[in-house]
Amino acid sequence: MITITLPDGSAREVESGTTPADIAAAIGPGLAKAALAARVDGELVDIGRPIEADAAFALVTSRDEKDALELARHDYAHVLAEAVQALWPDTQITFGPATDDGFYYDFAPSAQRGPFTEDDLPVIEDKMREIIAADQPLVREVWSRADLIARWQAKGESFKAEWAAELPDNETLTVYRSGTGEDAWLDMCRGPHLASTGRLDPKAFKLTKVAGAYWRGDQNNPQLSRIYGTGWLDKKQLAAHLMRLEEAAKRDHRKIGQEMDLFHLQHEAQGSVFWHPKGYLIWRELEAYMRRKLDAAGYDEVKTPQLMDAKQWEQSGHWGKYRENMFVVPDEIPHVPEEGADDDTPVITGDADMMALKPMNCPAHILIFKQGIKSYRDLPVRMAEFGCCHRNEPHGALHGILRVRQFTQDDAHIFVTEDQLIEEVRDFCDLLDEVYHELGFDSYAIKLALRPDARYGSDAEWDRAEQQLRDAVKLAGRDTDEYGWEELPGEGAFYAPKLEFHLSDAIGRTWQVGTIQADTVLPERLDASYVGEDGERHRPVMLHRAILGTFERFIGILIEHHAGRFPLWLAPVQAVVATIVSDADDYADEVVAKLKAAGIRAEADTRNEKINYKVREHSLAKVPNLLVVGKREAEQGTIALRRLGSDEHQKVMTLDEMIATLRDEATPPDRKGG
RNA sequence: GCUGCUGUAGCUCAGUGGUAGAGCACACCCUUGGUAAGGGUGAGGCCGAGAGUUCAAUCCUCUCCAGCAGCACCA
Repeated sequence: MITITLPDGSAREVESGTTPADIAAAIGPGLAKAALAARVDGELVDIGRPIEADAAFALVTSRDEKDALELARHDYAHVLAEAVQALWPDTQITFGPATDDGFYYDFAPSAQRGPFTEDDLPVIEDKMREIIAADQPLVREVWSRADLIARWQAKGESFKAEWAAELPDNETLTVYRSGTGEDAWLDMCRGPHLASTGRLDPKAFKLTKVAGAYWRGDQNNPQLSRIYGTGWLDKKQLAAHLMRLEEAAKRDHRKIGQEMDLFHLQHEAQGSVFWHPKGYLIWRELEAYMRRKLDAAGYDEVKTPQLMDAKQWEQSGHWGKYRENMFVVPDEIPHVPEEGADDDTPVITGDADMMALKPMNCPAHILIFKQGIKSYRDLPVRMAEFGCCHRNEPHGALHGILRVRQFTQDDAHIFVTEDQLIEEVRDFCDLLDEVYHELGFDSYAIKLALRPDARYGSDAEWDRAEQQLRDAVKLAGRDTDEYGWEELPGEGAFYAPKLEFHLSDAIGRTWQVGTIQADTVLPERLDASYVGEDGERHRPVMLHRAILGTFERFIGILIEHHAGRFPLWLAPVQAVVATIVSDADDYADEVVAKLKAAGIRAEADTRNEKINYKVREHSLAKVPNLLVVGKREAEQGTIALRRLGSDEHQKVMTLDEMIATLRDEATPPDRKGG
């Protein structure tokens, strides 16, 4: 007999080998039906898995939504793989986990079959529903490594065989059998799974897309064909999820950017943004705001060259570790043939020295730091630049204005002594926190990206830098779950570990924006030094840091976060004065002039259109304030204020009242109050 | 860069092996209308680029370019 302890603290004596299903049945038939799996000493296990020793025990039902979803999604992936092999037996299976909203499975289709396409999805879905309807039992079996490898090799499953051979020795190798008899379908899987395929809701999943994905996530490995699905406990959850996707699509910054005439992209300058007047207004407001914040925090702003000689990049190390991301330009006057002449001299010979567009601002900032001799009394030096950088990103990486090849960072480098480092990082964390909150973001996560394989600097330097960043976050009190604190091995920059700040937007997606990196490598490579109290030269540590990250990405996130309905201080057009009759046109112009004089961005709409039409159009254009003027208003010197998204009826008020209201709201957050 | 899909008017999208259509937007005319689309007329397209198959290609095939979704990479 063994003792199991239930969540309420009560204990039960049961036979060794009793399964969670047995225990559920003993408690009651309702629970037996509802039980999906169990937690034994915290570990999620199959409902049919025998318990062999004393343990803390809890049944998992659909009320334990997180566990239940995880189980269901894992099962959907399993059923997907079975369906695909039923349809195309030559397809090799690899693996398929649950994701945040569903599941995927990676396949290696036969050469004849080729990768899956979207047209295959409905066919596969039908087969999946058949498997669910057949309510096949899913049974866990423990296999020996040799048997497992032999089985996969016999089936021609080379990926599975490779995987089975490489699983660690201490791992119990398990297989799940779907169905019974000779034609049962097997997959190697850690589990757990639901008791049978019939536990899945055939109406609560949907295959969503196909994509290529590398075997084991490595670009050098063969590419597999991945099928994605979304899976839920019931069809209501699925419908809600599809609704959320639609919502997200409506917020897409590319769509809103076009609708609101903020910017455009075109292939002659792919990856670089054409900012239209309205989009650039947002940029200018944001930049002015950041400049005020940095001024107040003791930063000095600089501006550095766009092009520098390759030798400089060699010395900084970018040429060695970052060159494939750089735009390289020959330092040579291009050849221009005489008009009409038969001249096949190439435009560029390529023999000249190379220059490169800067991918980062850091080397140039060190070069400024190195001008003159710095004393320890000068530190910390906080050097800021709204620096425009170019990075030669792979084409497939480009995405709207969130991932571009030309971007402007709210960059700064802080040169500190070892003693100043931790507090300086702490202060940065505080500044960043303030900025995010003022810009309307309530939550963000902090990650520590540790040393990558391709790096400069000694292990001792990396040890110290990583530990200092850890300590600083702790000092700032942000190494907690609230901030999603975690460490990411191998994700650091080639010269330094970095703290990454990931913003959560209004619909829960996250974006890396801010960063701070503690770098001893570049000061060394570029020979930056200061004279210490002892009269000797010392190396400063260089903190690379950004809060917004880049204006391009940050504005993209702002657009999606606010769905285009910016807070008034950032809204490109803050008010439109719309006339009802043309007799009010002069008055409308007068109102606009007064608004502009009060610093409010306003336009008049005196077109020959009905007021209904104007209201609709400006509402769709997300203009925050519509000031309606007709004969009445023109005579009385008032306006009728209609606020976007407000349920209140319009309010008629005098010009002065209206200006007082708007001016207050249009004040940037750092200028409000005290 | 890799896999799949897509590319027709400024935008959103129909369509056909015999060189094109809608709605919105735009221009002009009528209308001066009180809170989410008033009416009429008109202009606008090398059907992404190149090659091939064909009597004939926007449509079929191939190559390239770009966009989209992933992957890999990343602010």
